[in-house]
Amino acid sequence: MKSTAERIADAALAAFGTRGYEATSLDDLARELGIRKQTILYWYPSKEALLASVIDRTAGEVMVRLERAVAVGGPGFGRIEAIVRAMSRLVARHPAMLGFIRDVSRLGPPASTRLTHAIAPLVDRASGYLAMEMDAGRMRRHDPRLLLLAAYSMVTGLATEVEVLRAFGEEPTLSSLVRRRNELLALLRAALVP
Amino acid sequence: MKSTAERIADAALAAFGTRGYEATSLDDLARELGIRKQTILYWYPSKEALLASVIDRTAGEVMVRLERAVAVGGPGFGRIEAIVRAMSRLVARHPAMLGFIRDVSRLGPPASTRLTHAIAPLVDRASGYLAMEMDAGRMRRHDPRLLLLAAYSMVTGLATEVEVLRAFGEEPTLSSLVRRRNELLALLRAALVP
DNA sequence: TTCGTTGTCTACCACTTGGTAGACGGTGGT
DNA sequence: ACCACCGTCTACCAAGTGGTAGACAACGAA
Repeated sequence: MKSTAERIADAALAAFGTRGYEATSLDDLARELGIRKQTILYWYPSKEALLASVIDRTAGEVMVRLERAVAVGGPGFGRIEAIVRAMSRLVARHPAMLGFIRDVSRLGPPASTRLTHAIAPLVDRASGYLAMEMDAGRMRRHDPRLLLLAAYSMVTGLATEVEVLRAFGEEPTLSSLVRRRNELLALLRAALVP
Repeated sequence: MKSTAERIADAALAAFGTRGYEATSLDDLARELGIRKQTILYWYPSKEALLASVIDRTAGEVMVRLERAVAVGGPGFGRIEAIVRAMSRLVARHPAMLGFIRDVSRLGPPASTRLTHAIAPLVDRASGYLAMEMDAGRMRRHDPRLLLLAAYSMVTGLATEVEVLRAFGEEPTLSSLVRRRNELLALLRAALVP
């Protein structure tokens, strides 16, 4: 049985990720949960505190999954494939999470710094790994950080831009997500494997 | 001398694109412009009408620039390069525009449909062109629509995710934008040119 | 001069927002 | 039996929201 605090945080992630933080009122959130707004404010002293908590949970979740993927995937392109697959699974299980990350990054400090500080070490490790692979000639040379950012953008874009997707004649089903993930991998492989 | 209606639309684009539509109040907008909220409501009967107008202007601007880029760029990868450069210039001149497009696509109908309907024909033409190039063997085979979506995501990501960019140790200056554009082109070339 | 138009303004209004104060019913310990 | 704590609730509140009504000045046409 999930605690009330957890149920609130889950609903908040879904709402913030799809409708946005500012566009989500505590009353809306409470109504979805079948409770009163004051119960939310009992567990989280303010809306900002709720946001901070959701950020921490999200960062934690992303970190755990990425760490695992990095450990599993071997050297070379296999590791990148493992990471993309991990992110794809994350999106399938928590569709709102990447949308939430994007929303947070637009809110600016202090919310955004809270998130970036949590993820920064991972980014450093990843770009270090990419640089190493490029030096060893196992990957084509690119700017590691910009490559990472481009990959991140592609993942979030292919995963979350449902409306744009519709404009492109692509329905947001699960099988379509798998297809998009495979296309993304093919694209990355073509760009990176020498 | 710009008309008041135009000044309002310009300020609205900037505000919607950076802070988001729902997070921007008409009072905020009026304060930035040094006018009263009621003057905005004189030119645009409602906030939604203002949004619709900004969408139309944005769609028009994007269409014009892309049409021109498509006409200029020759066959093969040159045309893609022309398009990416056009979008890059667009971002340099109107930094909020891509953020606004992204925000609109999240608002859902009817706002999002208004935008996608305006841009859909361009998408069709572009994916038709890509399919043709692939058939002719001048580009590696990928799903044209997903390739487009990935490219769009990369452009918007590399251009607008300022906070994420900061986390990646990249300051959002103009010269950095040029560098990011070049990296993006290199990545696309590596992925597409056989 | 007078009058209609145009653009901006002040004065409100009903509603929603995040947040406070405190009542109320459990539940477990003594 | 009593009490202290815990979780949820009702009742409010000040500030802000999009929007309406209408005053007021500037201006060109008659």
